[in-house]
Amino acid sequence: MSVRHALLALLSEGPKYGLQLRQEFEARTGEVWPLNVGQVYSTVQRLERDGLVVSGDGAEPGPQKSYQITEAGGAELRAWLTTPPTADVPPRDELVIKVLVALRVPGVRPASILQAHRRHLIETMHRYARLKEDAGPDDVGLLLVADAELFRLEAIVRWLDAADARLRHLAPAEATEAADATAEDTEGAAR
Amino acid sequence: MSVRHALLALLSEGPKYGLQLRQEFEARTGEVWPLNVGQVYSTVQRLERDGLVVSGDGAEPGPQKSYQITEAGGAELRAWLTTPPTADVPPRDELVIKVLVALRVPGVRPASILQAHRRHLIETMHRYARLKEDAGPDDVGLLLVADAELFRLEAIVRWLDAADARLRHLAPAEATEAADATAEDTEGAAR
DNA sequence: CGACACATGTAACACGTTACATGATTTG
DNA sequence: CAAATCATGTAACGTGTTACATGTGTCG
Repeated sequence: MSVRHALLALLSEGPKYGLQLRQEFEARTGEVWPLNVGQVYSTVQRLERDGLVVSGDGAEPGPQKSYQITEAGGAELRAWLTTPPTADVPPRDELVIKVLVALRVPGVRPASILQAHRRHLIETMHRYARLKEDAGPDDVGLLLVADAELFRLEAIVRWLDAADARLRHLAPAEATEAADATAEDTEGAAR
Repeated sequence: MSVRHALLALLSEGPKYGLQLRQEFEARTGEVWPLNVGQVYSTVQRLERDGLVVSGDGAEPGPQKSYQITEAGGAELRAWLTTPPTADVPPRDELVIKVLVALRVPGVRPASILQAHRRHLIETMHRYARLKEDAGPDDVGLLLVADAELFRLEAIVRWLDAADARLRHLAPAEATEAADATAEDTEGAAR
């Protein structure tokens, strides 16, 4: 539901039209999270259906169709902003699922999975570190998004190492070499 | 695509039927990630359509309809297990979007958002810490899932603190009190 | 038999993606 | 005018959720 409410937030600053919503969303997030236009249109349609938004009904000149937030929309927005998500069921993590099911898939060594993913994660972290260096200190959107991604990836690497230890403890015969260059690569992620 | 491939992995150990797939998936993940049955049936239907699975065509006695992995399915599974996801576009993070759009929503202080979510995250982390304590040392699924969730939540807390610092640096007038009890609460997440 | 659990399936919806179709406006 | 760009929209599909319908087996 993030896009739905994000559009609501953008509309709370004033009336906007479809493509404009996309542009501003991508600008806010440092062009890291693209938003496809089709989703913008279907989402504002649902917002209008739910009474959180009203549309200037195409009577204006020009092809643009501007949308405006309603009082109910403002209330919904404020509730979303201040209420933490109900963490009753955490999102399924694809990598965790991979490792868990791999434990009993014939002919697959979990250690090789850990290692391959670890390498890839470190590479991606370097990409975002570079992205931060190339960004101006005023580009808050990009900096915050890159921070979030770096922290997230770092957490996954830490989990990989913890999982490697756990699995090694279970089956000492299948020792791995995934948890080696931990210190200098995962320290100082977002400085 | 995690469920699709997870079911493929379960079938690689031998033929299974619908409800059995759900049971085993939930058992593997320590009952933390429920899987609704309807999704199991539609997913295996797509798997069969794509030739990754074949079904004993209901000719067996009893109501159960067993599915079996094909060679193509095995190849697809091995590829999924060893190939890291294409991280071309990272997943949109709802909390990051919240903070970014809140910066320009009239009448909303970003600091209050950070604080509310931080409290909630710490609580949730304590829940998973307790879950780990109550688990036997042999319940690898539950331990690994709880580890992953703890690392993930810890990363979000760290991001909140980094974002708080960034925002304070931007607008020193709107100082916050979100980044206080950092040390003793976020250290030692998964030990 | 009737009640209950087991098992399979479908319908409707939300959200997301890709691709295509169609106007309107600008500009060479 | 013609082409490119802006702008809106729809179709088809995948994934996920909730809810409902239906059949089958067992057991009191």
